[in-house]
Amino acid sequence: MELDKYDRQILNILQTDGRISNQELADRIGLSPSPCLRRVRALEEGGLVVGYRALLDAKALGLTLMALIHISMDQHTPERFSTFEAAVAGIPEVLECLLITGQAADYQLKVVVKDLDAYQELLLKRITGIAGVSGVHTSFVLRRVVDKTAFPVGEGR
Amino acid sequence: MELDKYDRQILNILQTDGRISNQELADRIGLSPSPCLRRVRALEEGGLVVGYRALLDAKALGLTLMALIHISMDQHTPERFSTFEAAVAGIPEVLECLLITGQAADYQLKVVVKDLDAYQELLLKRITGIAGVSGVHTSFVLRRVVDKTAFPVGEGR
DNA sequence: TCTGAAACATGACATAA
DNA sequence: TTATGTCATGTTTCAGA
Repeated sequence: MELDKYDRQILNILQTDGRISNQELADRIGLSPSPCLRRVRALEEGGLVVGYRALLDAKALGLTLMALIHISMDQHTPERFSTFEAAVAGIPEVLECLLITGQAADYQLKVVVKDLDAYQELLLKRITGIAGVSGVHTSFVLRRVVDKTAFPVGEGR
Repeated sequence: MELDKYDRQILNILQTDGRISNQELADRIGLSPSPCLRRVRALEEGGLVVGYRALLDAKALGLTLMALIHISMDQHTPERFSTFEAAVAGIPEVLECLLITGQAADYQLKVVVKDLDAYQELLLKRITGIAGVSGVHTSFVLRRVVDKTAFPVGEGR
């Protein structure tokens, strides 16, 4: 899919303000509303725009503890992996699960909980018990220096 | 800030569909539009809702490589940290920068780039050169098993 | 690009818990 | 008193010309 200057501007603006009205969006990119909306629809249907989300403040929700959990598996079989993946996908506190290389670990999870007690309970009751999990190492997040959802989209301007 | 049943429903729906109309939102939580909109505004002004974002598809944008970069600093002085943080905050490819404990590293960066060449260039030209960076270790992301922006907004807390 | 119908946002106000 | 529902008004969306 080819993106021109307008498409890139649209994507950059929507990554910043997902609730902007089509009229204002059209104004800001210097196009009239109709073609602007057509482009937005095309970007959505083309799969470039996956969806629109409200972002919440973790602290305001009482979720003050974020941790990275590095997990290694005993065997590298498809069954082990799919069991593990299905299990973590069902845990609301797990925001991210990445299959990674370059470390002792196989997976990195990112989790949020309200405090250390909740963390311990999550780890012991929901994670270490998953079949195949052999090693677990936790890093606590002291501060989120950068936390963006916006991917870099070319020149757009 | 106290959240009742309606507030939690609103947050959960907005975390899934950030562009839902107020009328449909009101329908889905079983309230009429006015009080529903008042609650949304209160949640926004109370800082619970940080903003609304369109989420894009990294692959569709040609950003096929995601990596975690673990970084250790030579000295743990405030100057080192603020220099580093200001530098990474200005790099569009850096989606996340976490100050962490529990590892050899001090920071974990999450970056997206189009390929290995772009990765190498990012690392050598923009990251290893920052004052104070003494150790760098890269983990490549093979697959994103779970990737959510939604925090758990549960019943009891 | 323009236009008009339908859907929507939003505030005033009356009302019920 | 606090939160809700109803209604009226202006705005936005969006398809067809």
